[in-house]
Amino acid sequence: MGTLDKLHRQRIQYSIISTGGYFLVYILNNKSPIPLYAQLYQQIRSKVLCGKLHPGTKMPSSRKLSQDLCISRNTVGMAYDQLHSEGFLVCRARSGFYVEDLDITGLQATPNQNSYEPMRQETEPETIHYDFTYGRLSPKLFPFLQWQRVTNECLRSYKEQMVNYGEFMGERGLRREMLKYLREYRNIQCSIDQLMIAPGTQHCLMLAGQLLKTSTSTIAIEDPGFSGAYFTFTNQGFRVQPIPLDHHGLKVKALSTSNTKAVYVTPSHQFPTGSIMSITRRLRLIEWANEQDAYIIEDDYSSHLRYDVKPIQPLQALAPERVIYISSFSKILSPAIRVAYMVLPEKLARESHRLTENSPSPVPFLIQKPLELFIQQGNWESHLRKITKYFKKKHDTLLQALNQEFGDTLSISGKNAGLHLLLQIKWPMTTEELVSRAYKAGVKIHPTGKLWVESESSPHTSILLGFGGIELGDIPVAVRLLRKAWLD
Amino acid sequence: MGTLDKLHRQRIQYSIISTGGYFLVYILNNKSPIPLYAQLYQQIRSKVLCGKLHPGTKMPSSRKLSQDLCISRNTVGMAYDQLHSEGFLVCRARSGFYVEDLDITGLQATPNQNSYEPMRQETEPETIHYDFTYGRLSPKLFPFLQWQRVTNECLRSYKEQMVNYGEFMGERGLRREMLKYLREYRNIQCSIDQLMIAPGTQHCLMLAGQLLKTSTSTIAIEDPGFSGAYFTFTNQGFRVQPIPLDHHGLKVKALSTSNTKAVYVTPSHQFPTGSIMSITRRLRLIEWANEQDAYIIEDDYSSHLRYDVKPIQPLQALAPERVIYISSFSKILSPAIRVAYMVLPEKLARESHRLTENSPSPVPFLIQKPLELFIQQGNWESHLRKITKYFKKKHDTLLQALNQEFGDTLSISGKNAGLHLLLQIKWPMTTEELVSRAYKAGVKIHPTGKLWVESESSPHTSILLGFGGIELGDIPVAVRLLRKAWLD
DNA sequence: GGGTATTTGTCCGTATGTATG
DNA sequence: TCATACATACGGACAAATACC
Repeated sequence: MGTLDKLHRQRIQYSIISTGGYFLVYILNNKSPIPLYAQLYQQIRSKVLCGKLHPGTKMPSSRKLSQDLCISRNTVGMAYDQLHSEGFLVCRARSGFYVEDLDITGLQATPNQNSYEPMRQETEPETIHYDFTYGRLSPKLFPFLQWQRVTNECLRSYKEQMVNYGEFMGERGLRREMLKYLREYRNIQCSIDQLMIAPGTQHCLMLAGQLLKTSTSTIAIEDPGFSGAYFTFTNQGFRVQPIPLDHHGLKVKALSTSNTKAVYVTPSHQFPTGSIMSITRRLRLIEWANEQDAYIIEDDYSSHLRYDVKPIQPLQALAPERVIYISSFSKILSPAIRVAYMVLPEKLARESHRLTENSPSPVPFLIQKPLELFIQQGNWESHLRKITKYFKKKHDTLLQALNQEFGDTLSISGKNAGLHLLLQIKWPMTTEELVSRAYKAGVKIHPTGKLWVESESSPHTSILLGFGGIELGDIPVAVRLLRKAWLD
Repeated sequence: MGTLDKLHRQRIQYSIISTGGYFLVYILNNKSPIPLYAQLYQQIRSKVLCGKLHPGTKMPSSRKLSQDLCISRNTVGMAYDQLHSEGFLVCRARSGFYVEDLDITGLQATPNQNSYEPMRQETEPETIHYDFTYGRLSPKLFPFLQWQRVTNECLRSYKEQMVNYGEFMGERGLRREMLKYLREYRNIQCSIDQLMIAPGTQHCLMLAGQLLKTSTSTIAIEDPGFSGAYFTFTNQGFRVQPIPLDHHGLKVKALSTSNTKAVYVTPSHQFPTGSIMSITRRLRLIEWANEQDAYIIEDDYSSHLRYDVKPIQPLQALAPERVIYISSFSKILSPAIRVAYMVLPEKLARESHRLTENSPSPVPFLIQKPLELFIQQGNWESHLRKITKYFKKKHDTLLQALNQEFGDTLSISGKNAGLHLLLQIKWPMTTEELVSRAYKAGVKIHPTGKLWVESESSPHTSILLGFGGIELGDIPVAVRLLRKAWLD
């Protein structure tokens, strides 16, 4: 019994303690990021769990153990306290701590033997990847520091709400902040009861589907379009009616001949063609909705990312009673925080309250409140400005690089807005080959095959280039690699 | 002595401290430009000067006061130091601080000149609320510190994943950790592809519904039972078939005569009656499922919270191919982080991959990864033990208090497990009156009206008492208040 | 068996390092 | 850089339990 050795230089202490006939070894390390009391706690716990410390054995007194381990009595006390509060030890006042009689049969040999292993063995790609996948965002653009600050503030100052079910449609405070933003930046007027927070665009679509189920069994979508909408609606049992596009957006005429009471559109920057719905087309779409008593689901996914002129007003601002407006923070802040939102016409809002009042909001408070603080403290506005500027640069650089490398062997659509461009390849090559050739050259791109539903095969092969995730400086190199992979 | 109320929203803490026979109120405001230690210093000083703190009285120790005021010990120490250096307090080494014997007779009644005045007169609740609402959790039980640590680690070390869409069924790392836990503690064996992360139990139920849609149009549920299941299934278009219970759980016989291929049950602690499904009943239920080629949806919401004997194995462990197992972190960690999970039979797992591969997981990475680290570093196990022990104490205290105050004027069901008890009131009084009387007395309870679906009106009025949110020490007082409100 | 010395958990103020703004 | 606030770690003081005379 006693200190075997003290390696003061490394400040590691090995100690052998005899307790109940056994010799037990404790290893404490001053330099470790894990506090001493936690190290001791973990080691005692694992010894109890694997049976090296039998039920009923008396633990050494805090004085004795502290002396043997060359640490403070209170430090031992902290470890004992925690073990006590978790039921590993029982305490007889002024007598000592004893190992609790707990049933460890059934537990595996060494569950969790104080393994603190950061072990981040991410599989690194061998070749440098330039990633044009759509939906990605450059890690440089996420405000890690601010987000850490607001998250910590949330954990510090809203403890009561951290342990309760929140509001059904989303935290009121967050919705208030978003209302201000929507009014100022997107010209959307609505009451707080019309605004709903959800964990993603698809979730919004699903809710929209539930609300429309009573009034229609068919939903029209853009063709080509966002496949997520297609799958969500078909999964809900809707018949999905694809409507063709031209470069002004959805062909409202074709919509009129179909017999449907709801349509899903992406007017601010059509996905994937990138066309921006013209004003006249917008007005005609609204006219159609009014005539048919139908609803328009407006997915404003790339919000006001417009690089040449000022953004057009959303449909919602023109016809608030006809439009279910959907947008999200995925594309501009991060897809990993999972916050989207929808603005409902008053009539549907009332219906949605009935639907959701029985289930809590699926968006964690620990995301909603930090986001509220983030907006409230002005971080969102500055982030938005910064990112718009940066995306414009990337957009311009990509466009220039494509023109330089490819000239008019391909045509580009979807300019001046959003987060992607669509390439029409003018030489004969399948999508698969384009993608796999690019991949071999170290460039990842997103095939658009899944996006077409039933339109006639487009005259040229299309490739979607998302520029949210690639670094600005990498763009010229990546485009050059593409040309080499495809044309050389 | 103790914290009266913490209005975290305004970040103002009112605390009443008893010292030397007086009750003293300290009001601290986090947001004030005046630092915490200065606010405390000013308030103590003014209390000394106006004689509310007599010479010679022992001040509360820095530990005690810091705990009551929910601030750091050092902050209290700083205030004491300043008061010491200015001669208001004397310090007996290793004993405590005492009020100095000053001559204050010359001082007039303007002692409050620099006492801190809360700027906002927030409406104080007149009555103290003791909250028996079901699903609440005491803020003391959430591991704020550890959660902050793992969240910060996530933001520091996983930047790449913070800006990307994650895996469809949930982060692989988290699922791996949970698999280990499920195997060791719940005897559930499954592959990682059978485990799915979702933002809540209801979300799991919805997914289960989607998977079962092809094989059945009716789902049986317990009556009385969890209303969320009822609403979720009916919203999806299922016909919902209520099945009566006895004190062994669901009546499998009644299930056999109904014509359904799916049943939703809460065998570990039936909601709301609290009955624990017996082993024989479990086996018969599985037999039924095998015969009918049906599925059992097992909601193991209160996991292994069992206070008398060892928890029974879940149904999933007995018939992995027949059971959709659902559980969550809501009840034991926090309902605000929104993480639930389900284990699917292999056949349904394959189907679910097809369903979900087109939409990203609705659970934020910033929740999933911290949770993974939390489990990996052993915090989950600690938390589980601590909380089980604490809940047992609360359960025992509540039971004893109820027996003492009410004797046999009410009967109690649902003992020895879970997070609630169900009271059967034997005197004539409606639920509404019981709830409103309790509310007037400052006790909030949860009416169970919504839980019955169509069973014959139960002989007695029922009241559900959830004890997750109420503080242990408040239980006897709250129960006494209930008796006074109901019987006096 | 009753007093006393010792051991025990517990409580006390304090010093140091660190994160935050 | 500096003030604030906090977690960690420390050794001394104390009273209850225990062991020993």
